[in-house]
Amino acid sequence: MSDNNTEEKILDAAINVFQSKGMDGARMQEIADKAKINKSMLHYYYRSKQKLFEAVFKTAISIMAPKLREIIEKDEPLFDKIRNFTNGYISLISKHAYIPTFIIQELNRNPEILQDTFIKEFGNSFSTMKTTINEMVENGEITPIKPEHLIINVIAMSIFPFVAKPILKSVLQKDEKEYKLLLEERKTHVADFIINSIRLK
Amino acid sequence: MSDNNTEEKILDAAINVFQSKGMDGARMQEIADKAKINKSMLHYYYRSKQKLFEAVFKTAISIMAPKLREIIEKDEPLFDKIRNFTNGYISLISKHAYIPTFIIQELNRNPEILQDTFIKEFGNSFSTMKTTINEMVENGEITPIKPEHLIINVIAMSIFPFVAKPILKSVLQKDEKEYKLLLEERKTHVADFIINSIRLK
DNA sequence: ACTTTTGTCAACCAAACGGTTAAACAATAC
DNA sequence: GTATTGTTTAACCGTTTGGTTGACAAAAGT
Repeated sequence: MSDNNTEEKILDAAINVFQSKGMDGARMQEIADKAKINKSMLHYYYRSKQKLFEAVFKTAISIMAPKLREIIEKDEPLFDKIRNFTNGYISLISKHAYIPTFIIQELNRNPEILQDTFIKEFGNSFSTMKTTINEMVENGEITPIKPEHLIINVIAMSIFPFVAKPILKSVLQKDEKEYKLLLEERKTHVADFIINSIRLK
Repeated sequence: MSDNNTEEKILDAAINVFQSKGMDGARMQEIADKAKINKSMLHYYYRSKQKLFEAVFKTAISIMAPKLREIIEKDEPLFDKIRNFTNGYISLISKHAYIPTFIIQELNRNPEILQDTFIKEFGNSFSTMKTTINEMVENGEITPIKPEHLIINVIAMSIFPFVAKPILKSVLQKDEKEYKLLLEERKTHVADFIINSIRLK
């Protein structure tokens, strides 16, 4: 995975184990084995399981958050923004399939973790977007909708198929290949579906 | 919680602990404490942690699945079906807030668990719905859409707000009360949003 | 009446866990 | 060439974990 830098090898292995098994299911020994180093090294570089977990969690956030903010803050028409979000985010998550479930799982286990981080990360990004949407509604450019619901809908339709993959695969009776194709289609479908709902015809 | 029937008290406590902490995070001692019985009783009635977990998992499925099938299989117009689903399912989940995250978490941990169960539970329910939607598209009653995407969209917008509650609360800057209100609104909003997208105007 | 079955509990157990230690080893500085 | 510093390892430690045991009592069966 990486070179012979021990600290990096540890973090790589920890990302692997923590993101697939969660804080409670992860074992320090397994991380050490995957990194091919002595278990003591984990504590030498990261002091405790909790600290190592926090490092992993932060990398997960740092992968997901910038793109989210970039898309939200970029000054472009709402419909373009929606298209960029669904396309960009579904692409990003496809490369990091474990992250959404990992973040959701750990945030449900301990909701306080990132309360502050998230608010200061997205606080006013959301406010400006909220007023934009409200203005468009008032100007009669889109159908009346609460900004909150529109945002939830966009995020839900983009991310949920990754989080609920095992269930949806069963319900829809798709194999791995077919399901991947479905996700690929959603990069454009989700935006089309949303815009079709809110635009005036 | 329940009467003095030990086996029931155990299951109640196990549901409580497993659904909030997951298989890995749950402790047999905590379940025993919550049930106010000796830890040995857990093994006397359920043999092992794994078996007890499976009992809990099955109750979770048995709460969620019947309503899902009922709505899918009921013979009524598609738009009514969508309205019944979003309204009925969001109401149901509101009463069992931990279940969706629990099922998703555990199914990601071990995707094989319910592969068969789900297919035989929803297999042909989905097939008939699929043909219904395709027919409506062909008859020009709704906008062209793949049944798979429509179904994913309905489920995603209904369930995701429960699964991602901590994140969405932060991003949208809502307190508990405001978020509950948002969920309440979604009982009708989600159906309106979907129907607005697929109906011809 | 007494024997068997079922239910309950405190005490116990081996294994696995996160974490520590002390000494060996390697790299750089003096 | 030796002291110093940072890095790595095997062995170890205390605690927690899921699970077991054996004693005992309350029913149930005969």
